[in-house]
Amino acid sequence: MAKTSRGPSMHDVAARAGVSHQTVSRVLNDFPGIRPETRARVIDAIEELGYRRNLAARALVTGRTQTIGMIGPVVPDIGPLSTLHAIERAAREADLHTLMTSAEDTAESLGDALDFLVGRGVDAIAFAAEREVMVEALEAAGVGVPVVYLLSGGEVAGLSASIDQRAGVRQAMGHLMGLGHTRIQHVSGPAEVTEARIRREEYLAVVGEAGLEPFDIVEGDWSPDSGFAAGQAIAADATAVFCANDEMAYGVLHALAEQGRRVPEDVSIVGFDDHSAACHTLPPLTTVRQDFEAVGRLAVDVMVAAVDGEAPEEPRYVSPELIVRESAAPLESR
Amino acid sequence: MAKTSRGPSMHDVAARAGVSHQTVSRVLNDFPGIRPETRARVIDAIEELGYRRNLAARALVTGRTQTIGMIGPVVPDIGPLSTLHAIERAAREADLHTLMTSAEDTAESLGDALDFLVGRGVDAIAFAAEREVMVEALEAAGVGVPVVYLLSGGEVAGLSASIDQRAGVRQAMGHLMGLGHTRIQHVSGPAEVTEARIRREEYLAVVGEAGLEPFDIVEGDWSPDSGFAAGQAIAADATAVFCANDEMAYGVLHALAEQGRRVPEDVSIVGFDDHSAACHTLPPLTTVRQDFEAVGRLAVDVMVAAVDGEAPEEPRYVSPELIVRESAAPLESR
DNA sequence: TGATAGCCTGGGACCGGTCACAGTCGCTGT
DNA sequence: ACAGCGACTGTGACCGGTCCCAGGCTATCA
Repeated sequence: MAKTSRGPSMHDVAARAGVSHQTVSRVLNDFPGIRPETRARVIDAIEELGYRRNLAARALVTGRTQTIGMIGPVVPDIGPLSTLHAIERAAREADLHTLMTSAEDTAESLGDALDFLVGRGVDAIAFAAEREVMVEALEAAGVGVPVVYLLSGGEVAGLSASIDQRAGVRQAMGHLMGLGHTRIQHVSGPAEVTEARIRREEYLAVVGEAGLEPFDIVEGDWSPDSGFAAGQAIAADATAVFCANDEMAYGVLHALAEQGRRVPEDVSIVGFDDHSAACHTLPPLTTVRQDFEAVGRLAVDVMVAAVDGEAPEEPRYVSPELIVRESAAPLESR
Repeated sequence: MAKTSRGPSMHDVAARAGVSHQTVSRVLNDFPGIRPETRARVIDAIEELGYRRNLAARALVTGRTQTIGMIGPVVPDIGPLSTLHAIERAAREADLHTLMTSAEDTAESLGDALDFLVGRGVDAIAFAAEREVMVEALEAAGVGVPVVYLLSGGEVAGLSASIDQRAGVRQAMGHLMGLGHTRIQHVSGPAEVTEARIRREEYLAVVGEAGLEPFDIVEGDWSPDSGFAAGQAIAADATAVFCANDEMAYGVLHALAEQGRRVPEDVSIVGFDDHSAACHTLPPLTTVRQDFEAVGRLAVDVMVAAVDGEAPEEPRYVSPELIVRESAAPLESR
């Protein structure tokens, strides 16, 4: 790539305004004790020249960047993406900037991402790690700045901000059981993904505690397509399905319809996420809402605190909320 | 925020390896003509110290950053987000890094975003501008680096990379007309959004050319909810609906079902996007696929070319593709 | 044996800001 | 009239890299 033509520098502005570069700096940083007239001259010069401060130079000398780094997954799942996007906005509120990069599920790719972020001098990092192995890899890499884990369910060492997954599962399962269901099957996310594992574990815990009938867990990959495949494997005697996310629930709905099983008359379904289309499926999907926006804000709070040295090591949670619609109905004797 | 503790610098590495900082720099940049033994010593020193190059310092002197900036919308729509994410990946392939920020629909917010990006010395900017007014605002701001517009449909001055919206609309409408429909209503996106405007214009053009029956256009905001509202306003004598995106189509499907109108027997529906859940609606949605991944790659190509000075000013398009499923059927006499 | 070339390495200026410090100026008090 | 003080502004070092250029060393050849 060619060299970017350099814009005007602080010295150019200073020359045009007939002051020193230091005075320009003071104006830029809102220092008190500048004669209004001088300030005006400087501002005019900035305007005329279209001057923009070079943040690289600034970061070089100050050693801090007011920037937080974000590492996202390579696949554009709406969940992680929304969370990252929410962080971006929360950061802006706090006058921080964000640097986004993505990493594959390899230590090497993660290393690249970290080099980039740390080399840029980010003050903290938000890591949307789907797979637990990546958390370990990051741990091993030993970066010098605070890292907040986003999708861990709070069940890893270190800083985290996430939805209380287990509570969400209990809301979903509790709703189904409250409707009289005892034969509840689970469509889970990929086994190696932390969130999927936690939801699955909690499902099993509830099944065990309540003495429900055990079913094989069907595993998908979060996509509607995998949900469709899972839907074809739903046991004939299951009366309810708890899906680990809404998008798989869409596929399950489709597969069930093809089998001629009616929802919710024959089978009740509960999803997870409250995806934007969840209220417009046929029938509208009962689900557990995850407030990604809140997680983003929480993550920024945690990062700011950590950078200031007050790092609360206990996990920080956002509570999920059950959204009752029409895809789950009371069990009727059939 | 506290000052980040400074890590080891190139001089520290040089001292430890018993060479000059210059030699360290050469090793880092893969310069030829370093004795293997020397190189090994330097690499060891880097390893031992956990040294990471300070990119701010590097950017300061080189004047280029190998980084492209991205400006996204504040609302996390899957379309723009996917495109931006695709750029991030395409950029990584090309050994570029990405700096993401978002801007609201105000000149001030855009100015902040630009200050950040340009101040960081990005070599080019990808702008996911939903609203045309923002394109003008950016034009007016006059940044010194190439800007590629993503969601413009290629119909703005300057560089762009986008889906050929008009072709997509003609595919959708052509499909419907081929099935015998002449009473086709349109559910559009927000009027001030470029893509929505283009799809709407092209819809009207097709209607005019083919001499179809005119219907009022119902406007939504891309969301399933707005699609639901739009669905309630579908004319009783319309036999087909062309929705400007899939998510609104979900809502329309829902609304139509509530009215007791069957899809596709009574009303045919075509969407736009090929959203991940589109193949699992009831019935599965016929739609126009947008390949965001390809747009991302294209955008990076355009940016690299522009930075190298070969800026092809004509718009670059990715062709959409009609995906035929079951929500649109031949018009039967009723 | 000494000059020349080629390989490898080091020295110093510089990028564009911020920081610490040192002026300059006008006004007051005695 | 002059020291003293506060308000305002300027000077130069420095952050951590890269670039240009100069130098030391070994190998080759006259």
